[in-house]
Amino acid sequence: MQGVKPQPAAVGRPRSGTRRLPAATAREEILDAAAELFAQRGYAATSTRLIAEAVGIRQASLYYHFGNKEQILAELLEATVRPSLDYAAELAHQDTEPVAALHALAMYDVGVLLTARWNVGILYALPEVATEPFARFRAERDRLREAYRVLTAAAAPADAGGFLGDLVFGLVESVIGMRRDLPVAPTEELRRAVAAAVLRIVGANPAGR
Amino acid sequence: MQGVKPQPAAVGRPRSGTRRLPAATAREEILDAAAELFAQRGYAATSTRLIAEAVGIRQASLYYHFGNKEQILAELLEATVRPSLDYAAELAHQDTEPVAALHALAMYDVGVLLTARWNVGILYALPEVATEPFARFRAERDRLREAYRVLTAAAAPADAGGFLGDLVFGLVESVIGMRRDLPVAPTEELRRAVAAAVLRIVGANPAGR
DNA sequence: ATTATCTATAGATCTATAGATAATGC
DNA sequence: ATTATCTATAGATCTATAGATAATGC
Repeated sequence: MQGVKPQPAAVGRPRSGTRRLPAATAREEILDAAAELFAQRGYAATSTRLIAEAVGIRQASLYYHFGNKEQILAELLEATVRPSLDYAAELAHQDTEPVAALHALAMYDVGVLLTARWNVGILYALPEVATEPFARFRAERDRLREAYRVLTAAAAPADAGGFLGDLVFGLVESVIGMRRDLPVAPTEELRRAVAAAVLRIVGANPAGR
Repeated sequence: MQGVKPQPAAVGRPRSGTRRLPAATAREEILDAAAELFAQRGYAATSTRLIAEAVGIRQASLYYHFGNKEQILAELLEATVRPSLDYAAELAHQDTEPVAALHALAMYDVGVLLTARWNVGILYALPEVATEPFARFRAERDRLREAYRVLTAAAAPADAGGFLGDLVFGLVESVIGMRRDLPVAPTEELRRAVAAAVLRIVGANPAGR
């Protein structure tokens, strides 16, 4: 009886399969299974039956927790971008010095992207995300991009075409592809490498280096 | 009769619709329609019926030109990565000085990605590309990545974790996302901005600057 | 005869809804 | 009574194959 998470009382008809994540709610289990499958196989290529099988329930039972398949992806997307967006807001509120803030945001963002249980950043690039049900996510990601732009503009001595902020944003998110394509990326070194590259791109002399 | 491309004689049963690209072969028309739709809506979400409609033929007629849907995507992917791969081979063969070669390759690669008729670079990130029918494309893209690594290693005075080549590759390919998310990217300025950022990332002093 | 299309369709999905059922809670 | 599942299924796809047909080529 020690160390074991208290099982929530099993209200409702029992499942056909065994639980995917015994300590989690059904909702969390569905999101976890969907994250794995969407990131691996894509949204359109992942059927609701496949998600349900991974959870250990029947396909129709998904609809007790989510109105449709799109809602599952929308929730995953929003949950993934929000921590970095919140962190950017915090930095702005603290009035941190631009170069330091840019470095900190890159470190944080890369850390989130690399250590998430599944490589959910891949979902950002799914073509389906351009459609209406994901407008809210796109707006939040746009706000994060804007935070990178503002910090970059404040930190960079010069910016030829005005692309520097977007290039920094692109460099940070490129770790998503590295995590997918490269066998094992050691998180800590990669975080540092990206943050250092960001500072070199903006051409700012990092204070203590 | 002047300036008009000679229409190929219309062998075979006539089409139900009008031609998409009157000057092209049926194969090219199919590839063009598929590129547009795959990049916009994804591979799994694009039905063969939709491609056929865009071409102006019936769904089953696609199978006269391609064995299956996967072959269409495979051909698009390979045709997109090959020019940059060839250019990298040319640079290596010419024994161009590393910093200049890296700059030239980035300029070329970004140009290809930004000026292709459709934003086919998006297809690289489709989850379906991880499956077997696209192994050849993945191998070719890996060779391009390797070219960036080799040039970066030769050009960079220092490379902490050994990630610099991959970061450069990621930065170059990040223009794919910019082309999708940002309204109108002026190609020439963006090419220059990326190539300049690449040189700053590797920390090499560009000769004439 | 050859070519490039067409029509028709088999067989396999896939999403979402309707309504039944097997638990716990009170 | 409430909750969380289950079974069953409607209706809409979707891919790929079989065989017919309408052109040109010889």
